[in-house]
Amino acid sequence: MEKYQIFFPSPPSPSASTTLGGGVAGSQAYFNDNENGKAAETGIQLLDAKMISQGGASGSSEIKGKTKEFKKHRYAFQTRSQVDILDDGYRWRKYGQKTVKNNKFPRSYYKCTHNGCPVKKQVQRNSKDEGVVVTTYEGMHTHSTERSIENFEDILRQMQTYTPF
DNA sequence: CGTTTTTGACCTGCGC
DNA sequence: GCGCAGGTCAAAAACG
Repeated sequence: MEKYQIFFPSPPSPSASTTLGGGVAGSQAYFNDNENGKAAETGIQLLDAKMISQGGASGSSEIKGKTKEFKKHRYAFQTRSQVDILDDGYRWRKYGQKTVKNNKFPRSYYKCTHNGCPVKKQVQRNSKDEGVVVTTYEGMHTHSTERSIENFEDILRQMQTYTPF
């Protein structure tokens, strides 16, 4: 089973610009890739918590006029891999795919299939480097990992330490 | 047969 | 207000 390397960035700075493909430095970790056993390098970028006003997406009018503001922690994984589906131990259901303007590759939207788990994730492939896959996680899992991916949980724990919630 | 993927439509925020 | 860009829904197909 091969492993792919993950480069950790420094703790999120408030002025962290989303420079994809930029120099990421910091600690490192190793992940196991279960699929084809492809070796890949992964850089992690922590996006600072964003204030997102909650609004009803569809016609379901539950919350009207209420400007609920949540601090959503988002962090992006930058993986150098040929496969864009990285098994991180969770089960994801794809619920959308959209092509973004500057990228020739479409962006996929996934959601954790666990009951009541609001974690979303979007996978985007960098058009500049075809081998680079940007996986942006949003939210935090309220349940433990099904699989025994200890490394990943360890890293998640570290990131949760960074983002106050 | 149950679950996931696919895919176009729909909704929303933002800039002009 | 309108149009664009991005995010989500939902129905049907595909998959095991």
